[in-house]
Amino acid sequence: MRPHELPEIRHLPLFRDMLQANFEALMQGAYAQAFPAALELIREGDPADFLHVVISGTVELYARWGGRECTMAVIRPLGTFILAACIKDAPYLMSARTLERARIVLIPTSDLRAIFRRDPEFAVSVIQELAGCYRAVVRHAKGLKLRTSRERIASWLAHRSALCGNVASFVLPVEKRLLASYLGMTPENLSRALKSLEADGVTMDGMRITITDRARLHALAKPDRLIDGPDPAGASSGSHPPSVGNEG
Amino acid sequence: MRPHELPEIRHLPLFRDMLQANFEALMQGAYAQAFPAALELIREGDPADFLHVVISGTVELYARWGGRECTMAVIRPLGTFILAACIKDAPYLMSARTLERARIVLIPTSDLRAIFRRDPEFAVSVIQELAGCYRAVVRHAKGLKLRTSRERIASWLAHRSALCGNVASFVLPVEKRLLASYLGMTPENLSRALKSLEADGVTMDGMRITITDRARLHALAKPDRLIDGPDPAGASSGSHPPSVGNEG
DNA sequence: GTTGCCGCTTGATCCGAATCAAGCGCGCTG
DNA sequence: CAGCGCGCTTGATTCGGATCAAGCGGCAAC
Repeated sequence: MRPHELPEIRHLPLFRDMLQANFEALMQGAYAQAFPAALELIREGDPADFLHVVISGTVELYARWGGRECTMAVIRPLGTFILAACIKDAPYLMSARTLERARIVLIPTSDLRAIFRRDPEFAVSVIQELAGCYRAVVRHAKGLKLRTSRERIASWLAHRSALCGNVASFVLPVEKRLLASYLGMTPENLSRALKSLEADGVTMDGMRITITDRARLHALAKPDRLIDGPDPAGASSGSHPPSVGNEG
Repeated sequence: MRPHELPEIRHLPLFRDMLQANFEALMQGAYAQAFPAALELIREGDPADFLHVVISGTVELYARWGGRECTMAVIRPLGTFILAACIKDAPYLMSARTLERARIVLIPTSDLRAIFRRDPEFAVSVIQELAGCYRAVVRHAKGLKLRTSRERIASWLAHRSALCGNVASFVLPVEKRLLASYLGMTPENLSRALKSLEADGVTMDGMRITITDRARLHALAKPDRLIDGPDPAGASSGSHPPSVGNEG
């Protein structure tokens, strides 16, 4: 592991409050590894061997069933994923693949489980992290059940714009087909719906989105903090801006 | 609170490992209350004041947005709900209402948060509980995104039959309109789809479901432990059989 | 017993979104 | 620079599911 990486990890909400000795013990068994783009890191159903920390690059969490596949979340630096499976010592529910070249730190689950049992501060951090992940997925499920495709797109755009500081124009952080999958629709449908949103205050040029009429967009999106977040920035959930969805 | 209730709560996975003194402290501020049917217990968006424990009766967790509404989970005795909101001291993401007369114990969140910080065993139980809830919602979301309505019904029926000990015939534990909402469809569609499942090995008479051809049902449902569960019965998640979905 | 309500079913129709099928444009590779 | 692959768009069509609208049947209140 590189010298600058350790302090970065240490600074994550998940690790920042634990005892130094325990952090060191945890990192003892951990190692960093570089992966090429489009590589499958985790296959759902496999036993949870490692907690993953994304140091650089981007990782997609997705799920498969029958022939179908869908994106569940995108993890960016510095973020962790599949904490819950590690803690329950249960099979991964989601697969993971790199979207681009990525550097990832792998922490053995056995160490993890041993240490949160004897470091109460770390246990509290794990609790906060898990509660945040839980609420993120609940939000995602609410969006899927309560909103139509157009509404999901509109509110995602509104939310994304807010994340960037209420800018009127921004560039999509991921491929459209991935965004479509995350939002629960086909690429074709996303494409059409995006164009149809011109009537609701959004224009598009390639990957660049421009909000021409925020009021009209909001009228359609009806943004709701109980779906779109965020949680009032509490003690948790990291500094990294979640770009597509972060429920790892 | 009644004399027999305290030991029952104490026996829940969430509370069974904590120190007796801390359990008593927690119960000090708690109180039980009886609610009539169809009463709104929690309105989403409100601050999380109490962790709820269902002693008897049934509680529905649901979400609202715009004019619409959908069922997210059903909690039966002895089960807890909205742990995550309590822990994050954040607004509830879901509303809750009684489906029938219910008796519920309310535990102040301030006590809860104070105690898991000083009782490591309790913290571990909270971790296990949250991880379980997280995985339950991930499963639910996977089902919504990867399966069609008919497939969701088929796999719910298969799962339900398995829960009852692989019986061929059982009675629906909830109203059909609620089941429809939980499965992400309209009552009309559930009704039609159920009838159409006759071709796939399921017949229905009122609330009674009979599986006439398990093989054919499974061919449609393609049951998957990564969606339908369960987690290999680990240290968590209680003894109570979740009937519709339990992600509280 | 009668009445009215509510949940369920059934039918007809409409709409949103998936699917199927080309074509386009950009970037990579040879 | 040419060729090709891949992601995106666009169009035509199909299909699943929602919506609208009645009618049925059980159950509770009066």
